[in-house]
Amino acid sequence: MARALFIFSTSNCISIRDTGKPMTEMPKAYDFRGTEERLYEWWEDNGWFKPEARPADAKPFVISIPPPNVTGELHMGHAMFVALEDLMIRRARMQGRAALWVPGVDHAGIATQLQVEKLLREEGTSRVEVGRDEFLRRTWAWKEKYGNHITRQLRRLGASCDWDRERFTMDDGLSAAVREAFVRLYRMGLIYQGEYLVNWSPGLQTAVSDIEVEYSEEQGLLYYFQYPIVGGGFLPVATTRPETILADTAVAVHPSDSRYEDVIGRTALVPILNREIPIIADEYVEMAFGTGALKVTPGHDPNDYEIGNRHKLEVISVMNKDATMNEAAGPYAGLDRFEARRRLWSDMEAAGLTIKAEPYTLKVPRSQRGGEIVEPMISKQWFVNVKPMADMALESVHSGRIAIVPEHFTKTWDNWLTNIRPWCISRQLWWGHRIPVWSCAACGHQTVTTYDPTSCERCGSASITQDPDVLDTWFSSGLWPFSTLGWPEQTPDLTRFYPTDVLETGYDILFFWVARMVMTAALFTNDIPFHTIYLHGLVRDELGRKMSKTTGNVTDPIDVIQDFGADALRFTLLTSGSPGNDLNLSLDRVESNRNFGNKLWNAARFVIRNFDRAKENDKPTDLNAVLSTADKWILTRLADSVATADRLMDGYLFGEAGRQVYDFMWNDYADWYLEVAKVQMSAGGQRAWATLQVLVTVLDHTLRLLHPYIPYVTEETWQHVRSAAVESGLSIGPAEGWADALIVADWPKPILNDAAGASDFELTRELIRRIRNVRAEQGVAPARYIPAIIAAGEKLDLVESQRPVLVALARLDDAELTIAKTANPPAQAITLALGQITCYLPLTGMVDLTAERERLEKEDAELGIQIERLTTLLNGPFAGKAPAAVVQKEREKLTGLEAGRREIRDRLQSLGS
RNA sequence: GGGCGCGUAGCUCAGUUGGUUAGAGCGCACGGUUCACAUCCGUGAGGUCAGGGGUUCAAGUCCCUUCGCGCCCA
Repeated sequence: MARALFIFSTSNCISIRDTGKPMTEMPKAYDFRGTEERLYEWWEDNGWFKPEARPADAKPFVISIPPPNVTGELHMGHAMFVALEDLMIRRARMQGRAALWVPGVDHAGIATQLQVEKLLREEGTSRVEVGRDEFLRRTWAWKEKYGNHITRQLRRLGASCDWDRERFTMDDGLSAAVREAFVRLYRMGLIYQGEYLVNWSPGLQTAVSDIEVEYSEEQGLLYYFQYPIVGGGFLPVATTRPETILADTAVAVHPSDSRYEDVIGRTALVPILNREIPIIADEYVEMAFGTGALKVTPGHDPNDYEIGNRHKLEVISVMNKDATMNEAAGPYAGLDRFEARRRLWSDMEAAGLTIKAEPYTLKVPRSQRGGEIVEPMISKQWFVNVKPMADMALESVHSGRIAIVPEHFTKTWDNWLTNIRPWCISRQLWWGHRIPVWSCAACGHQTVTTYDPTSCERCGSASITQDPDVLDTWFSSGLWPFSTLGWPEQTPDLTRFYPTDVLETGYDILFFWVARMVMTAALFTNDIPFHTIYLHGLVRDELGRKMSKTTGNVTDPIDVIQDFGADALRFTLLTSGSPGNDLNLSLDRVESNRNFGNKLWNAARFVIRNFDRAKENDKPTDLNAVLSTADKWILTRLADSVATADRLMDGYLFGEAGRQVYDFMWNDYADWYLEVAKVQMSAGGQRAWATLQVLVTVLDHTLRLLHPYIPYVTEETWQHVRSAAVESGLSIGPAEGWADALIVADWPKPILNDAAGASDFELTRELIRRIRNVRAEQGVAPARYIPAIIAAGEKLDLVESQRPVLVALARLDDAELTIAKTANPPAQAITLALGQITCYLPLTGMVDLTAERERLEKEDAELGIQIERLTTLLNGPFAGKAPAAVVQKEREKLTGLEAGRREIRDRLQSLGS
């Protein structure tokens, strides 16, 4: 049933009208450049980005931003997350939720330190020269100066974050959270210090965690050589890294390798150094690879390290922290690692120990930051045993308390968390949260506290020194959803807004960030940090290549915004892909989405121009009683669109929802309803008022649906419509009155569902399309109005009611348009059969009867194929097994086709054959 | 080695409880100064949904398999 469409003027309760620009005549094209930044300020100044914009008892909806690096420059990944998160936040806000999007940035240890070190270098000094305190002072100064760059850029995209709640991973509150977390983990026995083989970045002089290392396939060599055996003989061995021979502490063969069974247990001699090492048997060795014998270097290879553990082998490191060789490398001490490789190999050649070196593709471990080759190296680091937390994180997802979207990422989640390894959290940097561990020179005890101690907690000695290292940046961002709300203090924000709702980010940081937040939340807050994880794909270039500075294929979002507007970019990112899949960004598409904004603008422009064509006195007492077929159709289509958009958006299918609304707006509202409205407006009276009301209602609601996608153009357009409606004094607008701004307007609900009315207009539309088609095919001049005879049968009343619409949209000559129940076809005419309706177009002098006969025969044949297909289908098992509704649909289709064929056959007969 | 994803129109991509003539944008062809929009309007062409097999009344959609491309983990 239809709900009342009536509205009552609310024009006297406007408080916030100044959008920063006077409302004047709308220009011909939407000017995003003069609009976006102005509206952003207006929204923010009015406090609409804050959850307090909604009543205190409103249900919160909270997202924590994935904090960009403070050193960062906006890239498409940022644009993507803003588009998605802002969409969710804006929709929730319109749904009446207390929407809170907590913004902030990350201190980005390595990246920031590198920036400041670069500046120091330019000044001719260095980090070490100025000292730690001065360096930190400089870094903070740098942060103050440049740290807002990235957040300013996020604003350009329209991010409706509550900037009053902005946080920084190094601010006091978050630093306290980091301390608290570290101390708790330490006391639980989950943090420990140990000598391990870690990924060492020689250039940065710090350890990096396992997942910060990327392996790239590169051309190298596989070196074959002879391992001398004590007591005579040789064992052939292959390696990709000859310089590590110097650190070998065993040679291994497979226990069931018959070639080598007699050498197991004997002793080999490290080439050049002549150090004695055992020959051992281990299943890890691949018999088919290389020579089947493996040199074991626990000090420089992670797999060998494992073997070393199994066999209690000595661990020798032959490198310094800067990747030069140390004294353990004997004659090669002091050389760079690559130089040492060349020298050792040539010395071995001279000693007759080499066999060959052949090309080989190897996987080179490179630092995710900087691309430097990472060296597996023994060093003392801090680790977190994440196993217990990982189990909790697994459980959170398995129990369904946290949903991952798209769902298939749960497999990746399981895979990683079930095989999780200790997390190396110490970094040999200065910029970051310093590890809160103080070692006592007197008793050796480690004091671990949240406050800075002045003496050893065990012996009281004042000679304590703090660990020089800092924590991995991800350690602090891992606490983000609760630390930004005040944890460990039980603040009002933490109470009200935690747990948050959705965590949205790229799938590439599922492990780095998302998993760690879930783990720490379980441990520290005894809760899930959010109920849904939504993962988006990577934005690639048009050819599907990863955007990178070296390839030179980076599209700067700011450039795109300048050229096409933030809305166009957002809509493109939101609608050109599907959840979790990478998307190739096409500028063509951005351009056409800019055009979409212009389309909205011009639809509003048209509507506004029509305000002076309706009179307040013409307001009908019962609007529903005067709705036309087209009115009912567009309102029903609107209801469909609202329902569809809601269903899709509730399922996180934002792209599909956006495409549907786009389609509705352009293809139904602008292309059809607006054209019909022109006809209806000219009828005047109640018809005009009602038409204007429908025009405004549908536009208003569509703008609301689109606001989360394209906030700027929808707000600006909506403000124009609102002003025009209010100033007109026509009582046009939503029943509940106009909100102050679209950003805080209510999310739409269906207004009218009239399936019969809708299908009536669909029939009109089909008739018009068919007539247009004939006109185009017959080459009828577009300006020419043509005669027509329509035999409407049962649809007589409907078709008669559509007369003005048919005349205008199909360009029929009203004086020569006959609409009747039945009609005698004129001799010279084109026949269109639409089921129950038949339309004859007597195109005098233009109809070639032979061609028309051929056209009809062709159509008859085509209909015959369809009828045959449906008949077979309906006579088969389909009729019995398919759901009744589906069968009914096909039956109706068949009936229509058969009616059409009858008309065509009658016509053929009358034309003679 | 283990796990995951992709392959649909010339190009970039949609198509989510399987419903029977597969859609969009751009591009292409033809035609348009209709009082919102040329950032536009109308009409049209273009697809063995990578190949093969299976389940089903019904498969682009579910299952198996082959080929090609990509990613993650080890």
